Amino acid sequence: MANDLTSELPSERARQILRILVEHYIREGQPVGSRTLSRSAGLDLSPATIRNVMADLEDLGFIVAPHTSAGRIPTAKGYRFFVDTLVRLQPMAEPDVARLQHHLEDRFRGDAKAIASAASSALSSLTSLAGVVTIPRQPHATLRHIEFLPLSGRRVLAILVVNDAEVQNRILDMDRDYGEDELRRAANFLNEQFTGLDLGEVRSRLLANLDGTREFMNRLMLDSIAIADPARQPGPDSAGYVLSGETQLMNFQELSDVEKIKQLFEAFGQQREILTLLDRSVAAQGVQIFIGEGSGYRILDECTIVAAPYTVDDQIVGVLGVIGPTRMAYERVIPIVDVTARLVGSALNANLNANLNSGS
Amino acid sequence: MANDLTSELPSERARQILRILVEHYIREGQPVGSRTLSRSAGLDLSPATIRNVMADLEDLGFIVAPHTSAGRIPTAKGYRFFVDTLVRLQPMAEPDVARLQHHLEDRFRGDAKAIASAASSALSSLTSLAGVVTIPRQPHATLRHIEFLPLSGRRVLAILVVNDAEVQNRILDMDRDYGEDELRRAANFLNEQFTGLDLGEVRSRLLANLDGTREFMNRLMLDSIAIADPARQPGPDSAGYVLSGETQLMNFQELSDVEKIKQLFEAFGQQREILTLLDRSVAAQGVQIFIGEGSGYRILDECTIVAAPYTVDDQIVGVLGVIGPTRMAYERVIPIVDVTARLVGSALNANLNANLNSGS
DNA sequence: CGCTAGCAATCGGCCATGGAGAGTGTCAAG
DNA sequence: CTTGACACTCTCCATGGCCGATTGCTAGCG
Repeated sequence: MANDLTSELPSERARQILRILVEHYIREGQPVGSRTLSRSAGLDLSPATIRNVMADLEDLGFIVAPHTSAGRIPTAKGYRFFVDTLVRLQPMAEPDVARLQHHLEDRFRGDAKAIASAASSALSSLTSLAGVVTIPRQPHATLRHIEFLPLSGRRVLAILVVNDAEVQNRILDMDRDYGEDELRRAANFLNEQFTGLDLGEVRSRLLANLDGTREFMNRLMLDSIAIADPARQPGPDSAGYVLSGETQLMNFQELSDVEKIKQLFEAFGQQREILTLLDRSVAAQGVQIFIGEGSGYRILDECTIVAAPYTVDDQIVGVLGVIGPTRMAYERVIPIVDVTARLVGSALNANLNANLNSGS
Repeated sequence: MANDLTSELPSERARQILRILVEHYIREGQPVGSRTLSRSAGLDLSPATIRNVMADLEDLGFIVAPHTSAGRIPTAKGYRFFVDTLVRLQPMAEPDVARLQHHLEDRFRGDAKAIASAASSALSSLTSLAGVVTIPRQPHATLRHIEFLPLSGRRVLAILVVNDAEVQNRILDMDRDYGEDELRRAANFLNEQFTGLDLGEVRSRLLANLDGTREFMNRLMLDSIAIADPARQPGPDSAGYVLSGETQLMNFQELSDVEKIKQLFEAFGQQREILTLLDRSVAAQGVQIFIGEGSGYRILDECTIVAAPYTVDDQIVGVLGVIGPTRMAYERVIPIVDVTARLVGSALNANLNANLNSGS
């Protein structure tokens, strides 16, 4: 009894023809006919034979003919099968890897957002597609320093330094006036008691000590700690991800319709749909590929997202990848996304360790 | 002797015809013929007469015919004349003004960038064009608080609070190691001596005291003060302006070519050209209008920028406006930009005063 | 002298036509 | 199972005719 794969794709020959067809279509962008395939290297079959095989492939839903007298093009299912079992990946050239690594490590000077934009633009320029990188969330944010400054009208400016060099600040609306002394005492208390601890730890200790500490300061302290909570999104301006090279997408014929481009860009602006899509790739290790209609969003019907999570300390802290037309050079793109995810992870890791050393 | 204007446009009638033609073209987007104009309200002339006048207007370079059997459309010069002397501005409705004002004031909570994005998206939604607002530079940045934290490898994290609630931070590479005590002393020195002073003032005093203070700290202090220097651009991520509603531009027929859209968006990404263009409007008070070819950048040949500077304390701190196709509803857009500039200025002013009160 | 009606001329947009080219499916022969 | 041959289908493109819109010009009118 043959397994499911062979029952779906009867012959090795059919697989080979499908692979060559997809590769050809990705390169040329034109429907591929039987004659073209028969001339292709590796096959020694007449066009008529190939036509028979193509008819089978069409019955199985891997390819379609746009109209009677055109060649065939892959369907979403065809692409899916191609990237899952047929594609022959082309590893990145070693010098390119090294250059990318240096580029990322140079950019990273304490600010997690900086490395995200560096990675995003690197992805874009390497693939000629749009690059997207989510801002890494801090797996364990440790309190480094805290400071309160009074403002007018019961407002307090809280400045929080976490993980050595990440500065966050927010204005807190308080329920009563706080004097400068009070604020200084609160900051001193937090700095003396909690420097070097995880923020979650700080919060739970604050909650536990609710009676022990001066209760009236608790709201202030808890609010200020919450600023750097990885769960809540950072401010509305610094959004969930960094996008680069969107304009590259306008180079593709399949997206040359202004209306499509517009919807795509509006989706980029909304961010929501892209983020939920990227979230799906957090679940799985390694490179994930979302092809067109599978995404669930109409705007992305003709697009593919190649994404991979990146990790610090074996913990996933973000996702990066590229967005492009379904017809993209998968054999080049997949390794690029893969390598970039590893390099971003190790760059973040290196920095984390540097900080730990300095902290001691 | 008649003045230049009448010598250029002999008759009142010709002016009226030009105005109606431009208004009609802006409304409909189609070349306007003599027959259409003769039916238009306010004119009681036969098409033949109008044809004569139109021939004169064409000789003067205000209008052109795309081809023999089409009507006429305004040239850049025609638009120029229209907005300078013919347009009948349509003031914003009072309720809209009030709504805009509240919107802006609500958004402003110490962060100058927040009001810029609020104004930008408001401009975009009011005009259905792309809105652009430069980040206000601080006319007089006063030092509120400063803090140094040591990092690994001779690096120091400097945190600077200016103007009450504006937090800036940067990592400084130093030429030797600094101990935690040294850094604390430096921060204390700056906070005690210079809080409340203008940053420029701080710098000059530091330079003057170069012998008096511990010289070896000077580099650190000067560098940290320079962080908030309005002259240098803020970090590469937070760019010079906030752009909103770019996708609105894709709705216009004259920009329906993907290649044009792409170049336009790339120009937005580069920022440089847009910024130099906006800078020109800093010179003059009030609303400035850059029409197409006058801009000097080919990408903007078919675009118009309507811009106005906004002020705090009678000093220009930024520019805002909209970008759209040359064929835009000037009579509505110009008042909107004008009012928004005033409201942004007064919102910033209100906040400034609130801070001054709290500072005392 | 300015305005107007009429007229011929011009040009883009639209549509039907028709041929070339590319590719398919099928069928019978090897 | 493969292959060559053949009829068929469909897109693409160039052609050409027609319609409608608009113009410039000229002669006539007030």
